[in-house]
Amino acid sequence: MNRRFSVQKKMIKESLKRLDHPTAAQVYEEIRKVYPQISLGTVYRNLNIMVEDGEIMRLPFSGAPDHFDQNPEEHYHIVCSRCGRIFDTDGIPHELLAELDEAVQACAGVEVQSRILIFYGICAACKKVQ
Amino acid sequence: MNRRFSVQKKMIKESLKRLDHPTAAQVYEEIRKVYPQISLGTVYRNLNIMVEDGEIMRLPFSGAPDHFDQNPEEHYHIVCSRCGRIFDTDGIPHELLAELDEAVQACAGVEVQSRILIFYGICAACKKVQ
DNA sequence: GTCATTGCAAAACGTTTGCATGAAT
DNA sequence: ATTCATGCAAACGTTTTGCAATGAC
Repeated sequence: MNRRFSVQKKMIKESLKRLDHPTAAQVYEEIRKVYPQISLGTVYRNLNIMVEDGEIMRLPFSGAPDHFDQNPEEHYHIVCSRCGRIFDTDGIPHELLAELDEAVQACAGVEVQSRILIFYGICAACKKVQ
Repeated sequence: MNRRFSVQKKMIKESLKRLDHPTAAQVYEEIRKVYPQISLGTVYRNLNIMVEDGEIMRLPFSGAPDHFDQNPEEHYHIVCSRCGRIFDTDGIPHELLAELDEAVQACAGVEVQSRILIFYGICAACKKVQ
């Protein structure tokens, strides 16, 4: 299963960097403007491959479509519960996460390997509008 | 929109206590054994109502169906990445969560109102089997 | 030439909804 | 009598998949 080059995949990766935590559909719509023959299936297939290969990160949400993050490094997110915008929270102290993992292990007796942490709040822009 | 009694809802709530963090489909299958005419739509409708009323908790997962927790109190979960079993992590110190919220706010400039924290690891039983 | 990747359309999946019937108040 | 809840089936939105054609190596 050797990976081969494809323009589509390249465009998807570039789109991911340009857009801010987009969904597959948003990537699809963006690329369609300049490359109308691309298919949504191709977008999904490539996003899955890139997640699998550790090139990008998937941000799953309840009910809503997944979003994708061009930054695969471990970091977490806070979502504005009013406008839905997603903000990065890189810079959470590592010791704090380690403490949290320890607390979880103490509660449940299972060693933490990874985590999905999604925070919700109202962003500055939405707060201003009231 | 006054809520009325229904046997179905009662059965769903009891099933939720008996089963361990089940999905809607699992609740449906369990009830069907003793009450075959129940419909999946009714199960979903009632689960949504109970979540809305703060009687139970919804546990959303990426791609997979939602699970439901009969305990509506704030607590989090660790999922066995091998067998999928869900363990409660009640007892995470409140100060630790407060520290985490603070760190998130410091990173992203958004005040945390709520959070979805899902941890992954391999449970004791699965570790034994290798 | 081999076989990974594409576009397309259909299917799969979890979930919600419209509607006529039935049950709770 | 009112109107909320049910069962059923159809619809929904997201994602995956089967397949023949195309393109990378």
